[in-house]
Amino acid sequence: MPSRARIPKHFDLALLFSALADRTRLRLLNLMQGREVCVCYFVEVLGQSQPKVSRHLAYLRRAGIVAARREGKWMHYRIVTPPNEGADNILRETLAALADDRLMQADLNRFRRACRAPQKLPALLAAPSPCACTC
Amino acid sequence: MPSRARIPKHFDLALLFSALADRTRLRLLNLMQGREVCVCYFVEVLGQSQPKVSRHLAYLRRAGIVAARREGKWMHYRIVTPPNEGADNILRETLAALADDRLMQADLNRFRRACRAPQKLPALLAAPSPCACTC
DNA sequence: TCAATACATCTGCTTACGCATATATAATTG
DNA sequence: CAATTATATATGCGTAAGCAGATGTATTGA
Repeated sequence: MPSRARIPKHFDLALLFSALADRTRLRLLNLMQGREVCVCYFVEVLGQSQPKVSRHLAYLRRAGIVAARREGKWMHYRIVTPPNEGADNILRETLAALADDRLMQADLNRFRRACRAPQKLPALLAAPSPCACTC
Repeated sequence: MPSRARIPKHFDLALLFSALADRTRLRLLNLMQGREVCVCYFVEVLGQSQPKVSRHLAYLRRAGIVAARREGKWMHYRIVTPPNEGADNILRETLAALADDRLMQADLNRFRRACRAPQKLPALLAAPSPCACTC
């Protein structure tokens, strides 16, 4: 990973908004609110294909909104704070708005259910402690 | 296909972000902060073609972010408040972030200069009181 | 080896742009 | 006053670029 020097004063807001301008990516971000989430859980909760989820996560990562951490076979994603204050505020308001959305709340319910009973979902059987989640 | 009985407060955040995910549109929005602006001023200040500016304004209008008012031959655009509280907060933070951007500040300087001396810009000679601006 | 994830590639769709033209209003002219 | 012209803005159209979806394959680690 190239030690990306921190973006100085200029932050491409249009790029940030491009990253946010997709319902799937908003759902991913919503699930990451306050916790780190494993890709396999995204796939399970959203019911989307793994490549699709992976590409959207890569998109968010390129936009500097999320970061990834490897743990063996699994990749865990989490939200990171943008270096730019304005972008940080926008992201914070966005996450707050998502929390008010019914569909997003439904996603969270499915996520919590999966966390509580991973043994019911074959794809999650081997995953490490479901996630570093607080569910 | 959830036939959800009522989602009155639902607002398509992805659509809002799509509208914001373009540098030209962000520049247009920035110029409209606190005032109504005539299309001819956008063209002059941004140095972009009139059809291009017009299209981006139409995009913002379809997204419910701006509204237009006709005054004779001229069209004035202004920012409107989204009906959704979350969207409103996001838009507010976005405008605040734009105000901190150097390029955006340069645009505003050019705009104020044009407002003070429209006689120097042929395209603005006949325009109605430059704009309902406070420059 | 297997399994989770990343990546390459193809197709279809959406969008932005430039160019030309259409529309709407105002001003001018006969 | 009707008709023409001029001006400001909007829109159709063709092209190019980029993203989404699907599928197959490569890489990585237990």
